[in-house]
Amino acid sequence: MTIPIRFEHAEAAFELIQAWDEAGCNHASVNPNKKPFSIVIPPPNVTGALHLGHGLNNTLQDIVVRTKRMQGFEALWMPGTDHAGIATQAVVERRLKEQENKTRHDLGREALVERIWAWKDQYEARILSQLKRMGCSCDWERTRFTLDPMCAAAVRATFFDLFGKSLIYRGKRLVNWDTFLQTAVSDDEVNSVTKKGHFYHLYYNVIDPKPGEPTRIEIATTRPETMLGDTAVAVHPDPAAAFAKLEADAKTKLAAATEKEKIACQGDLDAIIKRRDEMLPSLEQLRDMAQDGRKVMLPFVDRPIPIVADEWAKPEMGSGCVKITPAHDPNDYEVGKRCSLPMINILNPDGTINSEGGKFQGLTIPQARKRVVEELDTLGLLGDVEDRDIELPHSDRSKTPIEPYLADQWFVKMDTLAQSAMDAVTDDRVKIFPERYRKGYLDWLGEKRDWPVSRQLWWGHRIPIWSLHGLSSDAATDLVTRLELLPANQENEVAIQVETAEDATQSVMVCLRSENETIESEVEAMGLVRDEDVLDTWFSSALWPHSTLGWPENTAELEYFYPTSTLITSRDIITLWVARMVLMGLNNVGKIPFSEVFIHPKILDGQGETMSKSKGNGVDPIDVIDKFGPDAMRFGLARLATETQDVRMPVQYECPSCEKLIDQTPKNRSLPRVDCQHCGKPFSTQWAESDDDKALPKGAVVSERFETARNFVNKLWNAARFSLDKFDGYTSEPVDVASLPLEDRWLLSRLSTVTKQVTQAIESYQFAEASRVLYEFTWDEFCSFYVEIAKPRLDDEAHRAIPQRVLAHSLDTLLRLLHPIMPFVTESIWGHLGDVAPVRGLASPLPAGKFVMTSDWPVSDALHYDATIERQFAEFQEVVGAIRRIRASQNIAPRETLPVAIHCNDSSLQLLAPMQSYLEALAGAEVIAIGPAAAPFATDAPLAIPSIDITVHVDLEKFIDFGAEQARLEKLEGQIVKQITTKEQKLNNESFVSRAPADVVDKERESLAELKQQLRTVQTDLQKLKAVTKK
RNA sequence: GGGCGAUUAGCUCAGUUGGUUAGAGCAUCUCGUUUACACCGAGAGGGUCGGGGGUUCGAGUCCCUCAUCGCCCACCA
Repeated sequence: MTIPIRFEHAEAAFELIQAWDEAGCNHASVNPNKKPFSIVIPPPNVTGALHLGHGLNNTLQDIVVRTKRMQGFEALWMPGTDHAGIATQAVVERRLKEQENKTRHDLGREALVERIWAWKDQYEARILSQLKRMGCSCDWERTRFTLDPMCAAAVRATFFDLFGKSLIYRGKRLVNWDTFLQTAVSDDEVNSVTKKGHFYHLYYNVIDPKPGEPTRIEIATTRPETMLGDTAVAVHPDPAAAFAKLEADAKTKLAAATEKEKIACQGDLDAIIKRRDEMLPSLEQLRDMAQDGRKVMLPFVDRPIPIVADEWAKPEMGSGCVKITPAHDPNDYEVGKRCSLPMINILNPDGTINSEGGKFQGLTIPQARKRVVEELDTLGLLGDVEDRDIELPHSDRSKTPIEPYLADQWFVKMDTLAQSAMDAVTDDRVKIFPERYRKGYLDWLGEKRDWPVSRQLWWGHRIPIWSLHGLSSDAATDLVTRLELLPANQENEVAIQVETAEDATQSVMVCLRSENETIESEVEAMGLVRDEDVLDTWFSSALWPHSTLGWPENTAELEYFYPTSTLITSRDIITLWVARMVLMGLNNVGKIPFSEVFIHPKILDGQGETMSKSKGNGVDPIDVIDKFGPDAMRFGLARLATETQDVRMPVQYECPSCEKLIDQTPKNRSLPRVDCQHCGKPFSTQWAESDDDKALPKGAVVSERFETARNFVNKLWNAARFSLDKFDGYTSEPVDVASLPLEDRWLLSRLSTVTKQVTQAIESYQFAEASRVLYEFTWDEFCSFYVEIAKPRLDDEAHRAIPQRVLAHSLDTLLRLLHPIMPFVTESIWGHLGDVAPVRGLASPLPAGKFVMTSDWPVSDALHYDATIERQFAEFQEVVGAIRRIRASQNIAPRETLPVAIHCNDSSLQLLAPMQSYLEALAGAEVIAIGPAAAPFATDAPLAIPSIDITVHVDLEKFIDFGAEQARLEKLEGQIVKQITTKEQKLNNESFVSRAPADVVDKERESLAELKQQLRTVQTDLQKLKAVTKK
């Protein structure tokens, strides 16, 4: 048999993906004979291709799913993608603008949505192919999309249900308005950006000031143009009390301050007192004016606006007086509600000033700001203008400034829903790992803020509401009656709400449960018009665990696979997604959506920044797979997935010409082309736009972090390749474990321990631990030790049967254990193993299945575990190591045999004697004597082995470098002396001896005695050596 | 401002309830290729575990505090 020296991952993966698929290995269906295990993928956004963060997320899910499948569960991994409303529409709109200089309005709703579907098709295909190439064992037949008919039905049913329960309502609310995309965006899609700006002081004239009253009021603002929408000026209702509180707080802080902080705290206190003395009289006067109902005149629009008293006006800030623009500032909005102020919207949806702005109508915000300031100045109403850094909210999607904007929005009432999701976590029906993430989840839900769910977008689930406004009471009643007579209403498909507006007219709103053109046209025939908005993308994501299983139909799948078993996701969507899935699952199905949530770390780049496409530091998993292979990528990610720490992953370009790596820096990571610093040749990057750049070979973005993993894959491959080469004449007779030689029993014992450890680690989401255990076992024990030891027996035709069977069995077990992490290489080897050893096993050999993927998960065999053998082998390895160290320090040629005498007690002798030939082979030694009676050589160098009671004597005659040996011994002597001193100090400490547990003290005593013995040996031999040297 | 986390070898990270001499991979240095694997093997050097206090017989591990970094939430007229 010829097996290539390297694992050809590309070829193997291509064939295996197909083979698994054809055999239906990924498919899960309702199976009453098996327990279900299910997991839904966090659906990636179709905005773009996956990066390494997704690589990690999906690798971990696949590890769990593959393990559970092997453990005998009917394991379903539900794949799919998310339409990602605003994000996807923004990407497509931006391209439209760049490539065709058109806006979405030029195209129209239908055409734009069509384009987005085309984009979605392209990226969905890309994403699914990425997942497949990573080896994800999703049930591809079930692939869902948050906008497909199945999910749409669930969205409609949910909305209808909530509407019927009055948990959905319409309200005017201040929303974050993206003037570029012309939609509201959620708070989560808004980022603060610091910009240079100004702090303007301006004046409003008091109308008919009484004697003694100020003629004008000073206010300060960073947004002077919003004055057009001002409907009040506010002052604190009790400035004296407010100052008193500030003073008290400052005093408390001062009292608690350290020496270092005292000066600053005293300064703060003084400033407050000074300000109080200056400001209090005028603020109290203003407060009185507010109570008196006095007004000021708003310039330009000539609107008298009241002075109001509200606690929002902090006396310590600005002029102590604040302009109130309820329609364009979140805080002012609250003041407006408290004081029943009018709310005047001064903006058009595109961010220009509307007719409320009088002569400023049509100007953009920056233009309006400039003009307003200029004209205020002309009117003498402008005071100081200070420079100041201003934090401005920006849309995460369009990167343009956000305007607070008053608009009609749909909301989901959160109080009871949120409480249900909190309860699910507090009473442990849903467990979150690591546990510290519970707090964020509970705190966020605890605020119970209503969820604004409408988006002024075209891409998404359109809100299933039809409405007619401005009706008289009679007309509304009539309309409701007609609606109630609809046949669909009898089938519980129609929900009706009537709302009375401020002007006493009525609105009739109808929610339709199912997508049904007949009913819709009937409703529309009555004059009702469908809402233009679509739902927040998280609305459909929130239903993902049950919508993908067919809810609202009570399908067999839903019954069997829901609640899902676990959710594996990233921390930044715990609130946005996880919390909402819990509350929607409880509301719709009446059951939690999953019983466990595992939050995995994030992958950061070499600078510690999160990876993202827009920064250009994202790594395409396919680049990593092409270079290192899918198994290396998966293993590499799994071994980094620890609980506490985010993964910092320095990222490099790989020059396509010379294949050398070039560090990625904030500078070069967004260039369209980069010149290789090694060979000088240019290559293109993901930013390539021009034809010239695109024509260049593309530089993959990779990370050296995967080299270790790639090497590991190769190590396993070669160990298997070698083993299988020794399988001539293999037969599958039963093996009596008890009668096996020590080394075989040792391997089986270790295997039983490793099986236990790996199983436990995976089941508790300790992927790094599982990877580490497997790596160390495979490399250090299976390859370096067992295979090495087994070589002579395997080459001996008379004795090869037993080691062949043990090897076949242990390789088989090892492949199963490694398979969830490294599916391709293990499956390939499994195939080769099946060719030479189709029937394998110890007590009762059985034919192996075709795929390791569908084989049974190994069960740790407690009978194979032998603590004594494992401990003895540790000693054996120490002895080998000791001899190797002296060989290295003496530069003894590998071929040269080193005579040794091993002085040890009887129990060690029992182990070492049968292993003597292996010891000699592994250490390149010849054992002259072994046991309690083994004597030193005439000219001798002892190798005392710390922690075990064995001394290896080496014949000095063989030494070339006496000086090196003397140095080695002196170093060893120093180490031992140091340890002895430490231990003696410890044991001389009365408290230690009397307070520490007895076994700890005993251990210390024993260890001290050994060390002293070793020291004597070393010192004796050092003297001997010196004597020889002198001669 | 509130919360969470981190700080361990040149780099990236492990270190389970406090208990022998703090580990790994990469990088560095030395030696080695008729050897399954040079994507390999053998060995070496490299750490006052961010600073300071405390609890304890004993602290990388627990507590307090300071510093630095990161993330989340809130807010900034």
